[in-house]
Amino acid sequence: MSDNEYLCAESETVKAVLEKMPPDEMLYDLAELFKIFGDTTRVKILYALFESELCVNDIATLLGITQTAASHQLRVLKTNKLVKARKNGKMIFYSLSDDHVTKIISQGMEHIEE
Amino acid sequence: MSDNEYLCAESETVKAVLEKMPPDEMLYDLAELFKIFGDTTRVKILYALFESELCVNDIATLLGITQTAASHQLRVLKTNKLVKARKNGKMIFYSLSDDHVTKIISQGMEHIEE
DNA sequence: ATAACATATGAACAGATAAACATATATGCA
DNA sequence: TGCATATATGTTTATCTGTTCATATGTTAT
Repeated sequence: MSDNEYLCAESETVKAVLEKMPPDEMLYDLAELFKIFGDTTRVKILYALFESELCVNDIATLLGITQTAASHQLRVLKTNKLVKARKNGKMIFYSLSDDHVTKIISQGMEHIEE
Repeated sequence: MSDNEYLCAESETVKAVLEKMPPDEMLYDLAELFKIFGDTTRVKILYALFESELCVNDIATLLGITQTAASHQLRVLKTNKLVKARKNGKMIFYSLSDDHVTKIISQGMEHIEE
């Protein structure tokens, strides 16, 4: 049939799947996105922001972490456009940047609750 | 008003958010779930399985990784109930265990495509 | 029984990463 | 201007994680 180097399955299937695979770069970006949700601190922050915008210190207090830790994670979230920041005097209020975040987390929750 | 240790925001807000937060364990599990999607190899495997069930060697070939690497990641996916395995002689065919996987990935993709 | 194939497992190594600590920037107030 | 507050940044460290290599298990055919 063909000159496969292995024999375990039909090359037709492999070929068909290969054609439908999105480009590597897209899959890489997708993994990077999920990686951001893959940390307890960040998930907690996002979940907290479901309810209302919050300043850094509130987030830190809420989660029982240091201000530094909160700031570092907020930076990650902001860099990846999952949260946006609003400045008000000394304080910076963070909020979810769009409802995709909510949807993704909700979908994940559904999978957990079983 | 109250005896906050910090002064940047109203404790009312923090209190309200705190009450609506899911238990820590649930948020931990949620992060653990997303962590699994947060790896290029695993995302590729899952995406490949969108199309059809595949044996280990096919997956390895498809992604251009070693059989060992594929096996290790499939173990992670199986342990976390994201894929299931079907044995057929020498071969083991893996497939998605439920459509939550598809939904979660699709939701992620939507966020990427912007 | 033995050889070839398909997959799994265990250990070791390298790269990634989250938290902690110290410090810097910036804003508001006396 | 000087001081306290709010947040950010840089660096180091400890931990985690994915891959590789070597090897083991299990299956089929001759």
